[in-house]
Amino acid sequence: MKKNSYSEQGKQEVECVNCILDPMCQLLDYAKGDEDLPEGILLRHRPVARGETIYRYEDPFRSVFAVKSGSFKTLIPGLDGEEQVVGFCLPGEMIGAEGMAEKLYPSTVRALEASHICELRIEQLTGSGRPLVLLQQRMIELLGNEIAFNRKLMAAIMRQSSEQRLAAFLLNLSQRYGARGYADREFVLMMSWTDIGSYLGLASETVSRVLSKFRKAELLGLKKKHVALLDVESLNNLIKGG
Amino acid sequence: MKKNSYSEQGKQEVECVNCILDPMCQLLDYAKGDEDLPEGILLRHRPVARGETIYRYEDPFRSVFAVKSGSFKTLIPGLDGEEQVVGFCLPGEMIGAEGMAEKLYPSTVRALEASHICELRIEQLTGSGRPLVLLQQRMIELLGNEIAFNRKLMAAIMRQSSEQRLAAFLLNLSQRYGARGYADREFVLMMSWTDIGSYLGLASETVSRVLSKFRKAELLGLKKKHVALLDVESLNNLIKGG
DNA sequence: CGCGGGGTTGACGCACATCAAAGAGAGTGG
DNA sequence: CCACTCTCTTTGATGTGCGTCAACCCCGCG
Repeated sequence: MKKNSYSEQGKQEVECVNCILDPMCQLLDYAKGDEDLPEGILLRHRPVARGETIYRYEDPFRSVFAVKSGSFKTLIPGLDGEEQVVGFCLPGEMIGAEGMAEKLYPSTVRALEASHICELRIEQLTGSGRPLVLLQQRMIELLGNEIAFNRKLMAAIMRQSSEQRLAAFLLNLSQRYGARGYADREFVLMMSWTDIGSYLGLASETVSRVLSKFRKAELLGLKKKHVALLDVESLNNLIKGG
Repeated sequence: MKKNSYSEQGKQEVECVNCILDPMCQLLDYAKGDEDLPEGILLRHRPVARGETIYRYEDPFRSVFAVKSGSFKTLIPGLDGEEQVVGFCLPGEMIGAEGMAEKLYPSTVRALEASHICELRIEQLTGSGRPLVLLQQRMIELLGNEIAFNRKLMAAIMRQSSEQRLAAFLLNLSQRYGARGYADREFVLMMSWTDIGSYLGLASETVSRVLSKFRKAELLGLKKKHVALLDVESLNNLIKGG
């Protein structure tokens, strides 16, 4: 499989076959013209500018999105009013499905760079045709995965030192890039250190210090925002050796 | 609505009307005999002993459960081998849906006290009848809610001081008890301080100290494991006041 | 009765937040 | 094209919240 080099990241679109919504797209293509299926619910390739907001906290739910290229951050208004980063979305991943429950989006999603998304309009998934059932099943799986994923990452992060958090974070990104057909040892951190800090519960200064330390220890290469994981073994040991 | 006193907590079953799986139960009752619906998928009122495990990490997925009475903790094996608490389940709440995706349970669930559960066997939700569609929709909503809930709580907990974490934790429990028709100012913390600490990322000694501090400040009454929230206002201010 | 798990309380040290100041780009306007 | 600003990053100095260790108490259970 062709790997996109990190220098193309954000331009090179994820292959459909590597997109998490692909099974849904295929279902929809296949079921085109089915009487139970409303028309025009799948919109491909909408471009999104850097800093643009896909939806805001408490906007009415309309669609689920897939990231085709670029990256996003998910924010919720913290209890003290400040916005807080609760997740990042990479190419091939899904955005917005948590809003389906309450018909309101529970978070804000903002582009970290110029990006592309696919939009799946499913305000009301109320038909009863077979394609819809399969679509729903797929959705259930995706949501279940999301929960399990969040739990793991949170548990990993909560008790750990700053170094362990950063290591876990980087390895997590690596794994996700790899899963979608991108290079898994070299990528660009499009988010600011402050965003990472907010996500991991660290000060941005700490993020900077730890990354520098990793670089000096030659665990990773770091030029501006380009990272190269040099010693995945050691990073893994860092985490395990709690 | 009748409120169960905290002294009965763990014995008094949650009213079905307050159970999160009730919509599903009703659907299943209603659809009884439907040709698309397998028989015997709903098992009511299984008792569970204190310390008993409902399912283990990586067990094959079979069922989704509702807590009818009592309480549970959700664990995942930490990266260092130690088990880590990632959640608690109260009466009326759902257990195990995250396993649906991968057909494996991603966590272990253990009873904190003698409890009762309802079991919903849905190993394969593959029919296409109308009841199944509604069931699936309901499931999607529940999962979406779970994600939003986890994100909020985690975001609240991550950046906060030990006092803020405990306050957020207690208020969260209060809210959840209230939502299910239980008293929301008095309840019993069936889990150990160590469990709470594991969940919140604190040492058990810190949990003890902070709770004592709250008691001295008359924010709450605390006798053994019985808590009474005396000054919800101040607890809320604690959280908001960054 | 003795044992063991859980809770309380105190002393100590370190990891990380906070404050501060300066550099490095990226975008903007003259 | 250069000066200006603004945001992000880096690095150092300082303080403190909470983890860790240790001793002791309480209570339930065999």
